[in-house]
This record gives sequence, C-alpha cells and structure tokens, in this order.
Amino acid sequence: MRMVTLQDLADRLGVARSTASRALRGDPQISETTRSRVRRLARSLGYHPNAAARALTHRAAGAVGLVLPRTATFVFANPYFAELLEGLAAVAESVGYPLLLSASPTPDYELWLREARVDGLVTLGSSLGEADVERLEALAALGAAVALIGEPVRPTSLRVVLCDERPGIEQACARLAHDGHDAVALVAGPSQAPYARHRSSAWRDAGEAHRLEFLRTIAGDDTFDAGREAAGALLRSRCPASAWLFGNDLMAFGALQALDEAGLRSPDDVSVIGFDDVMPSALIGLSTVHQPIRELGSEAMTAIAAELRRQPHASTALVTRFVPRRTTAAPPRRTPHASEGGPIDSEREAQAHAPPSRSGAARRR
Amino acid sequence: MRMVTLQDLADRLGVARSTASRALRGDPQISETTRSRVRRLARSLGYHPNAAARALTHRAAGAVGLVLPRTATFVFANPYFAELLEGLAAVAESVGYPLLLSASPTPDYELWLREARVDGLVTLGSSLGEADVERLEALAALGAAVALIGEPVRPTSLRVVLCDERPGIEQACARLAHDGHDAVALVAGPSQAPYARHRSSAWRDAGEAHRLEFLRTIAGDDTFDAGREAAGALLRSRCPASAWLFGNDLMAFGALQALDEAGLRSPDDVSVIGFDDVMPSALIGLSTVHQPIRELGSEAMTAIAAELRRQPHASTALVTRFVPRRTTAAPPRRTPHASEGGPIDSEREAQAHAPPSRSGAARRR
DNA sequence: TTGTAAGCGTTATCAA
DNA sequence: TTGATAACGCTTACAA
Repeated sequence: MRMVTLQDLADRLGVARSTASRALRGDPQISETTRSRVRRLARSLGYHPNAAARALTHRAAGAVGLVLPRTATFVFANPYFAELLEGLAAVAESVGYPLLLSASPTPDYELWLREARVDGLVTLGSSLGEADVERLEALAALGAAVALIGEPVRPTSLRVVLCDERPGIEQACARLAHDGHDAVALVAGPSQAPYARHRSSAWRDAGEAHRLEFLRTIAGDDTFDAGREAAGALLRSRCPASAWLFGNDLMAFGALQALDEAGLRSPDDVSVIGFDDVMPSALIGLSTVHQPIRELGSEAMTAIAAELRRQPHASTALVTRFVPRRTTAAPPRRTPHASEGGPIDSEREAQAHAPPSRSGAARRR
Repeated sequence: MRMVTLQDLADRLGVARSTASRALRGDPQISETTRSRVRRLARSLGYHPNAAARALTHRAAGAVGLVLPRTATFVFANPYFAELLEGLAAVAESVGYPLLLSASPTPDYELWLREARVDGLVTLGSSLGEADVERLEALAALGAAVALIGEPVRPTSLRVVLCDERPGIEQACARLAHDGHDAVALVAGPSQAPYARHRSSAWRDAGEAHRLEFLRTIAGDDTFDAGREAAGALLRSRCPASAWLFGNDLMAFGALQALDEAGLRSPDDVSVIGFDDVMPSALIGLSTVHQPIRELGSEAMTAIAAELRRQPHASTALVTRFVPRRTTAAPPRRTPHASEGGPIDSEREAQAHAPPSRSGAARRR
C-alpha cells in the first residue's frame, strides 16, 4: 500500500525533499512561494507523513497503549471498563495520541513498549505481579511513561492513579446505620487481589464504626454470576443480614437477579449496595458507591501525555461518594415467626424452588 | 527511550546485524551455534524488533484502526459499542494486529491509513457520507483493507458487514399481533441516517403485515434521553398505542424510565420492544430484537485480517431474532371510561406531574 | 533560501 | 554460512 511520500512532492516540484519537509512544517527559512506550492500539492495529493518514518527519526511512536489484563469478553461485559475507556479515549483523542488497545488475560505488558510501538502505557495496577512492576519500572527509567490505575502489590515509583474509596463507603455505612440496619453481609472481590482486600477492609472499618455486624463475607470474582451465586448462598443459609454490600456493581446486579428468581426484592427483603456506579446502576436504581471511573481514565491519560511532552502535571484528587437509590431502605420488620430466620421466612424460601406466586410473580415476565 | 537494537546484539557478538536478523527469524542458512547465541542474547537483553523500522521495510504497519464517529462519551454510554469492541478486540488479539481506537464526532477516516499507521480500518458504514465512501474506496484500491459495519449511503465495493434485521423484527411483530396488539408507536433513530430508515421500514413492513397500525412515529437520536423524551411525548399526547417499538435499546431504556416517572409500567400499561439486545437489556428484562453485535465485530476483524494476509475468507450470515422478556404482554384491557384515551387515563396522566401514589410509588425508592 | 547527506532500525539483495 | 550494502520515508545538521 504505497502512499504519497515527501520525495514524490519534491520530485514534482523540482525541489529537495528536505525543502518540502521544511515547507510543510512551517520552517520560517522557507520562502513564502515554495511553502505554499508545497502545501498546495501536499493537500491535493493527500500527503501525510509516514508515521513509521517519523517514529524512527523522532524515536517516539506518538501513541499510547492500554493493556487490559482480562479477556475482551470480561472487559466489555463490565461497564466499568467501558467507562474507563471513555475517559482514556476522550483525552487520547484531544491530545492527539492514538490509543492502542489490548485485552488479554495473559498480557505482555512490555511488548509494545519494547517494540517502540507506544511511548506510554496505561494498565491496571491491581493485576501486576511483583516482577511486572519491576520490569515496568525499568522501562519507565528508560523513558517510558507508565500509569497504573489502582495500586499494585507493592509501593512503586510508577505513576499510580487512584481514588479514595473510603468516603463513599463511610457514607453508605452511615446511611445503613441511620436506617436501622445492624447486620450485614459482604460480597467481596477476589481475596487474593489487593484492591479487593483494600475495599473489603474499607467496608469493614466503616461498618464497624457504625456498629454494623458482618455476619458473613463471601469472595467473588467480580462477575455477574459470582454475585448471583453469592446471593444464592446467602439465601440458602438464611443469613439474617438485612443489607448486602458488594465489591462491585456487577456482582450486585447478579444478586438482584438471584433475589428476583427467589421471588424476593430489594429493598423490601434486603438492602443492596454496589460499588462503582456504572451506567446500568442508574437505570435499575441500584444504590451504590460512586467511583469517578471516567476521571480515573482521563487523569491517567493526561498524566501520560504531560510526561511525554515533558510538561508539568498536577494530579487531581479523586473520591467516591454514596449514591442512594431504590435498593436501600430501612430493614424489613421482623414478624415474630420470621425473626429467627432473618428476612427470609420459610414460605418465601420455598418459592426459590417452586414457581413464584406472590409479589415477585407479578414482576416477572 | 532507546531500546536494544539489532546492532547492539550484533556488536556484542561480533557478527553483522544482518546475521543477527536472520538468526532471530530462524533463517535455515544460519548455523545452529550462532542462531542460539543470538537468540540467547536477544532474550537476555529483552530485544524486540522495532515496530516502526519493520513497518518501514515491510510497508505495512501491522495494526488495524477502529474509527467510531461519535464522542467517546456517546460511544461508551451505549453498550452497543462496548459489545462491538468486544468482538473486534478479541479477534484483533488472536490474529496479532494491535487495534488503534478513535472516538470522535468529526473523524478523519483516512488519516491513519495515509500516515500508514494502520493497514486496515473498521468503521460504521452508516456514518459515512458519499465523499467518505469514495475516498475510502480509493484507499482500498491502493491496498488498504476497509470493513464497514452496516451499510453506507450508497452501494460500495468496500466490504460491508451486516446482519439481517428483518427476521427478528418480523418475529417481534408476529408476537405482538398474536398477543392482541393492533396499534403501535415507533420511536426510530435519526431520520437522516439510512440505517435508521432501513430499520424503520423493516418495522413498518413487518408490522403492517401483521395488521399493526402505526399511530405515530417519532425520530430520536439513539440516546437514552431521546427515548425518554419520545415516551414523554407519547404519554402527553395520549397516544393510544398499546406497544412501543424502538430503534435501539438505549432509547427503550429511556422510555422505561419515563414510564416509571409517570407512575406507569411495562407491560401493564404499554409493551416495549427494543433493538440490539445489549447486556443491560437482559438485566432489566427488556423484550428486544437481538442483534449479534459481537459477531459483527469479530466478522469485520476476521475479514480484514484475512484480506491483509491475502487469505480467502468466507463471510458468515448474521441474523436477528426476537427475545421476549418481561416488557411484552397482551395489551391492557380498555375499561369503558378509559378507552378513548388509550392505555393512559386521566388520573394516571396527572401522576406524571404529581408525586406518584399508586403502583408506581411502591417501586420507587 | 535551498540542497546534500547522514542517520533512525530493519529487511533483503548480492557477494564472498 | 556470513558480511556488506541499499533501500524504506523522514528529519536535521551542515553546506552552498
């Protein structure tokens, strides 16, 4: 696929290609006449400088990579990533760095950097192993601009973009306590993942500060199905928690589905609180801790662009906040015969396996 | 950011860089000893061939661009794009072509191709003007691999990936008719856009074949808000349609929201049918016409990869199908005093502006 | 004001 | 089996 080259322009005009090059980039030493001649021809021929050639001479690719260490399916099934991408892509566009996208559960974080395909890299801190961090630090020392979204396993000199999860979690717990809840269950993210552990301890700390008892903690893998299963387990074990807290919205969605399938609903039977506040949460009215996901993305990209251009960059502080919607309310009143089993009495429990016949039924198909 | 080069390897081993190059790529004319020496060193130094240099000699960038002619915000607020990306990214990953992503309402479709930043391009056929199509055809003639998702304004020699919308629409209309509906409203996409016109006429053709009367057609811009506003207009005008058909799911979501705000619900008051079947639709139980969005993406990318590798490629046929969920049912029975105004009687209408007090109220916060 | 030439890192041709 | 050398298209001293 041969495109128009500088040499082509030069030949047609009878000038040297260096002259053509200078003319196009507005070198003041070029006469007005040749400048306009070159520019006119370039335009009419649809000339654009070859990116590879420029990369070679400039020793810079002029592009930034985004490595999402998950399968494409996982990534795009989770609106979290879509919103992250939104922040990233918008800034990438405005600063003129094409964004290279990779989604693979076994990514080679360094490859694009080593091939000089990109000058900078954005990835998720939480997915990096010790060795990954170390190798990326080495590349950063060589001049690569690396930004991590979320903290990695260990402290690092790499730029880390994160958001304070505690305020929103604190607000959520305060609200639950105020509404009269005193016993909750936590459906957390993968227990090996530091980010999930941080988030869980944030829930615990805030909850305990508000005298919420954690009756049960279940580790999920952040997927819809994990949430549905965790909810199923809670229902089956008749866990008397009056509120369920989640490590992310997607799992909360799964739990709502499980409730629905069991003929129950939130907040009538249990209050449900998610984390992230992805778009569908607003649609279905999930109460959740809002995380400024887009901003995480735009902050990361802005930081990278600034670093590549050797411009100063002041990072902005990002915080979460609780967004109460319709899945939180005061805990269900415990009628005498139901109090032992918590919010789920035996009659309702039976519905989980039989065709639903009560309130839930009206809402299903 | 200087990386390890072939010359570095050659120097350290006292061989010519052409030898090193051949050794790395497994040229059979290289002795086993030098081959392994070079390879070992390359590995230990973390050598990877410079992508720009390769692109220059191969006259191929080894990357594919995805141009989404919308703002990043629009793109990622619409799960349709997330799913399209899922299909594209998965194949891009597996065939080893990095994907460059652009989201801009005023894209330069040709730029990346002219800069030789990518060898192929995927974009939305429906957003291209006549001139765009023409210019892309010219580039394709020069060897660029271009695939359009959805049909452009006019017939083209470019590869077009699409899916037959009629079967699903036909099934949906059949179902409505079977359930006893006879009057519907259509909330279509932008009336200038050919794809939206095609879809609308598909709805009309199928609807009329099933004796559904189209009482009203409203053009929206495919956003959540457009759907909400269209629904508001239908409610205000007391359009007696017993089912609303939409150009996409996002608008249907907006309509459900509007219904909810008015203290009404689907399907009790109106049946609602979307188009696309994006992920949240399953979550909220929207009846919709399923479009294999991921497959549209993977088909496009597969076709491009095949073309770039000069391999044969048989395109697969994609079709839609109707997915009935909980927003479709038989039309509401018309009680004598309500029959004139259709499904919305005046008492309910009043609720749209006053705090809801009936069934709707119980479902909101 | 413009032209010449070297170099960016790789591959491929032609000798040796 | 290996080594020089010439591209690929662009930028940038250095000359003219």
